[in-house]
Amino acid sequence: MKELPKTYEPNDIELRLIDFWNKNKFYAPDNNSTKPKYSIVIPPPNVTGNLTMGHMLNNTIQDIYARWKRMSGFNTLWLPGADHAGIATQTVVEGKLREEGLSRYDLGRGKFVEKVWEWKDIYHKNIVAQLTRMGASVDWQRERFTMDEGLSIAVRKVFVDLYKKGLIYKGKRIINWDPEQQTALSDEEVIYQEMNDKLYYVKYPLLDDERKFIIIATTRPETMLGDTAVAVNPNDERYTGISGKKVLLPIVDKAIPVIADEYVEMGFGTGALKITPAHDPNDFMIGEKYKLESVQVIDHTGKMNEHAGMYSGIDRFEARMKIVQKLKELGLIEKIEDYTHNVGFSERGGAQVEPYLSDQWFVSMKPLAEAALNAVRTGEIKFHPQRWTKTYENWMTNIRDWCISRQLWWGHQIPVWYNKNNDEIYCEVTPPKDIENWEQDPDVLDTWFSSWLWPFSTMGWPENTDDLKKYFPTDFLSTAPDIIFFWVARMIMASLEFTGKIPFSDVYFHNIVRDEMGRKMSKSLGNSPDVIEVMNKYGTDALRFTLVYLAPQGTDIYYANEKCEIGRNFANKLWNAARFLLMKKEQSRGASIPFEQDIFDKWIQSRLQSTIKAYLKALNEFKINEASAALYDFIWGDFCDWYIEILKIKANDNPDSAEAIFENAINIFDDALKLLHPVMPFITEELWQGIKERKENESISISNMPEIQDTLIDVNAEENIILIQQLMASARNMRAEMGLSPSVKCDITVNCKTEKDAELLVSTKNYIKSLAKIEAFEIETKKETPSYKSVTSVVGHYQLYLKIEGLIDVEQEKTKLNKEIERTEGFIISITKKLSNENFVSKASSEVVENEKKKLDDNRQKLEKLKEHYKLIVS
RNA sequence: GGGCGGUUAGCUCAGCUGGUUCAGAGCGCCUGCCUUACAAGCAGGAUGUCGGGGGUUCGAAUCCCUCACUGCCCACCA
Repeated sequence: MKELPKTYEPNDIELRLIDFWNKNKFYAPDNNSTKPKYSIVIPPPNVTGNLTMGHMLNNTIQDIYARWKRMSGFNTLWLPGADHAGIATQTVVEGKLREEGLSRYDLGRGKFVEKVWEWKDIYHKNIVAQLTRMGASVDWQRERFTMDEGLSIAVRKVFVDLYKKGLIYKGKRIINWDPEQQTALSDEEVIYQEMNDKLYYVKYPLLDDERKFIIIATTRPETMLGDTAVAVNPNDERYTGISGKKVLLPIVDKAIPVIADEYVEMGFGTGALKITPAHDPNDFMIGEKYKLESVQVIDHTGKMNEHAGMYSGIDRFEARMKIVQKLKELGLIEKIEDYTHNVGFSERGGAQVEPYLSDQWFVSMKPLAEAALNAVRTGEIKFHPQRWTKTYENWMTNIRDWCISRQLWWGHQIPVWYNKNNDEIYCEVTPPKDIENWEQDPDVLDTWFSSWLWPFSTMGWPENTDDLKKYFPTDFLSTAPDIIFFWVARMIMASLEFTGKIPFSDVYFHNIVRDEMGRKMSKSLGNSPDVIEVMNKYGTDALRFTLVYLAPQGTDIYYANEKCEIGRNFANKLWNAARFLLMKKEQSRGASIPFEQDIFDKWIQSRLQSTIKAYLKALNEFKINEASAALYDFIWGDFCDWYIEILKIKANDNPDSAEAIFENAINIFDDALKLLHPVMPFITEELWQGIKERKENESISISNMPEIQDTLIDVNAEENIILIQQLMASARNMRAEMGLSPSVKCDITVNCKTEKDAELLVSTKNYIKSLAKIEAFEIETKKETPSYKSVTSVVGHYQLYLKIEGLIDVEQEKTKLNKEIERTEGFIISITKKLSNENFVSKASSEVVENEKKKLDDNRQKLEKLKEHYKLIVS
């Protein structure tokens, strides 16, 4: 048995236990086990990342489920890992190089990638340390990284497969281009932000009459150098007869056609639209339709290119200013208006995204989407909270092709080789044999193209491994809602396509953690507290408990460090309760004559069972805050506040049974610790080791979760104890109102309605006397008021009288009684009304009606007693 | 423009498969306590027309409609 120090020091405990758990490999599942399996998909964090509060919450949730299931008889796999985070990692490493005055081109592709691997190792250690520190019960032996050999084979296999099915294609499209990172991005990697900009009205002279103009409104005058048409709506009377004519593109001095297409919104700007197929997705569409030429004027670095004439080599935003200046000089600016619109930025790099015409690889998503949509619609995969299914459906039914090629070096290079001598294309998992005749596509794949295989690639797919057979499909995914499209939807599509199975059955979308100003906590904003610091200050258990306690399903959490006091205080409470029980047991060693179970013992057992029930229900419904609240209320509200206080008295009254009494309490506490262990793994392990003798390699984390024992549920005891608690609260309240010092004992008489009511009090008399500091405690069934001067209150079938020495403040007492009388009268009136309402009596269930009648009866009696007492005081 | 949430005590939020265990918890506040673990504690207390309006119902914080404010996601008409 371990000694429990007087004060609770979480840090020492945590470091020691991490070591203990690791050494014993408690969290490696057993492949030979016949127990049912439970497997969890971890959202692999970016290797570059520090854990944010969001990760902390997510990993805590996963750990709760892992530990809970493990203790409930499941062979549990929680497989950790990280993803290579293509853009993010490459950006970081390039930044480091820049500090040394180097660029990736100075190193060359091979050396650069080597360098990234070095950095990856450093970051990776950090992630492992953080996950370990927060107590994640993952199986480190199975750790995976998206660029591991096995996972890379899976990526190539999937690419080749889709390519051969015709679902991967290469094409010239307008994509989102990041001019800083110089790579294509998928639609999901672009974030739109509202910007205050200008809307420029530019005059385009008609070719056959240069005194006449078409005025065009644009936010991006620099792209006009690439205009190849002007479009108007055919129904627009302002432009009747103008379609088919030509206008002279200013500055470039090129004749371009005016076309008519219904796509043009008549209400916007001037109703005339410039068409720049190379720099706008919609213009591109129109360009295709009318077979217009595409003129690219901005290059891959965001600078104007050779087609921009005198502006060539100038940055796009600078060129805008210069072109506007030039147009002004030419008298071709009609006006400039302020204009607010949404502009896209790179999710990772932050650069303003350029719609850019380029050759990229795409996945046709429509064919993959249908099965994935059905899996969720039929409930085979369940989302929690459920409303996310709607978001999912919306996206899936409007899904667009996925641009998967990235012009980066860090990532899975596309498994496509081009023959140097002819047009032949080779696409296989392994490189061509005569490699010297081939050149591999230089692009790498979007990181999500490896992440979407995560649930099965980490288990060894495409090999049909034992792990895959045993643990796939998985059971549970907990993730942030903001990656539902990036990741969740794509995993479902990939899994169904390549394994024919769903990847997981339950998806929990956890809360977004925000700071107190309501901003999402993120690395880029730097507003997430350092989780390690918080753990050091409050304890990991405190942080874990606080997060889930504050996290009702489907809401956001407004987090501030001080809130961790909830968890810390709770941990402290636990610690002291354990210490106290142990101390008392030690003190009373040998006094182990069996004791009689009284109503309080039955009550606490029953409360424990109700708590287990509520806890399991909550976890099964993914209401983690309710699960943790159930434990908090039981341990603090029932066990510590009431049961331990009762035990003190009981042990005093039964000195020969004292050890047995505390032994019994420790057994209950033992169960409570097990229930709490998934949420607060460290302190529960430490106390569990401390309260009883354990074997060397015994751990609460692999012990058995208590099961519900229906025979121990005692509704009657629970109801009666509530009454006694109310009665005591009422007695204490009267004491306080009368200004009695807590050290002074008082006399109380209780009038009971029935003999049965009286029996309850008689059986618990000692406890009540002691806890409410009562000297003379009379329990009567007579209807008379006591002979002494008193104040009174009514609880259920009990009327309490507190004896008053000396004078009472008659006026104050009258006011109080009057208030209570009025309230009771009002209540009686409302029930009477209800009961005399024929509709109520006939339509409400008989149970409800009976209940109301009983209430009416009770309150009439109460009123009578109150009035009686009032008379007494006044006289 | 389309979709999804939120609005309950000073603050952060539970409750929302309709009926005094429905008006709650924690923090904060007030009063009194170092009472045989815990002052990170104990006992007691105050505080709310459950966003506004309308409806369904015998009965609504809970269901429906509507308005207001607020947050998020998707689309991106230059």
